[in-house]
Amino acid sequence: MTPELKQTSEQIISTELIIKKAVEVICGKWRLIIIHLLREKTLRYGEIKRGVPGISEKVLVHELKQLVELGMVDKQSFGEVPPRVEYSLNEKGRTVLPVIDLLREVGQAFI
Amino acid sequence: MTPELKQTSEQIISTELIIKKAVEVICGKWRLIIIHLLREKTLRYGEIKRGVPGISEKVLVHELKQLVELGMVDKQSFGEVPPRVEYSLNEKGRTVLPVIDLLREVGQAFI
DNA sequence: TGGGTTACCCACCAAAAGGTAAGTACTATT
DNA sequence: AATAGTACTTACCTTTTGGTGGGTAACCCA
Repeated sequence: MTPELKQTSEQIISTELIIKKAVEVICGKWRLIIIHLLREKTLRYGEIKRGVPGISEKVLVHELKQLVELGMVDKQSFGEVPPRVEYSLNEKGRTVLPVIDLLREVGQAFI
Repeated sequence: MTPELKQTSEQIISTELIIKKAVEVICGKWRLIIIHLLREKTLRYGEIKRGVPGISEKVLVHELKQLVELGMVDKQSFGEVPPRVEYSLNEKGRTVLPVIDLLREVGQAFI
């Protein structure tokens, strides 16, 4: 255990809170897949949809809305017809990329 | 991006699979809290229950069963009355500890 | 005039996850 | 005889999560 992760009993509650929050942020069937797709470049709604085969539109819209609300993804609508909406992973969203990379390593053993 | 995480389009599908599996393994409202509690020492059922306030017995039993099934936790029953059952995090279970530590860092920003 | 394009919304449904409250088995203790 | 202690099980319920299949607006092009 690294020194800064040592904890007193007083810290345990907040540790639980933080872990629970983090789990909320990264969980869901598609959440990390979407973030991983956005890691390289800004994508339009339709591009994300095609990049995440199997996801329903309802869920995709909902996930994107949540990611924007959480401050992880920036959304830009161009006032065009047909509509053009672009989503990009911002700085806050990028903080979870190491989690994805670590899960890729850890997850291997569970396949 | 570290070199070993560079990926071709052929690898994308398996990457998705691995991420999905990892999410399955670590998600749920209480899963990581339980693992985190078991990080230091073997605990009896009742100790875990008291260590995770708020969890229902049904869910705790179910979670422990799953952790054993996933090969992350070892269970030992002593043939005593009143019963004594001990749970401990094994090597496979310990592979997710770095995920917890990383989530503690990342999660801070989302509180 | 009518279909194509894009990014959604809506009503409804099914499955999974989680919670509640009660009960069980077996023994020791009062 | 009744109670306490331990590690569960069971039936029932609510909430959350995800899926299905339709609809919409606005403009362009044929």
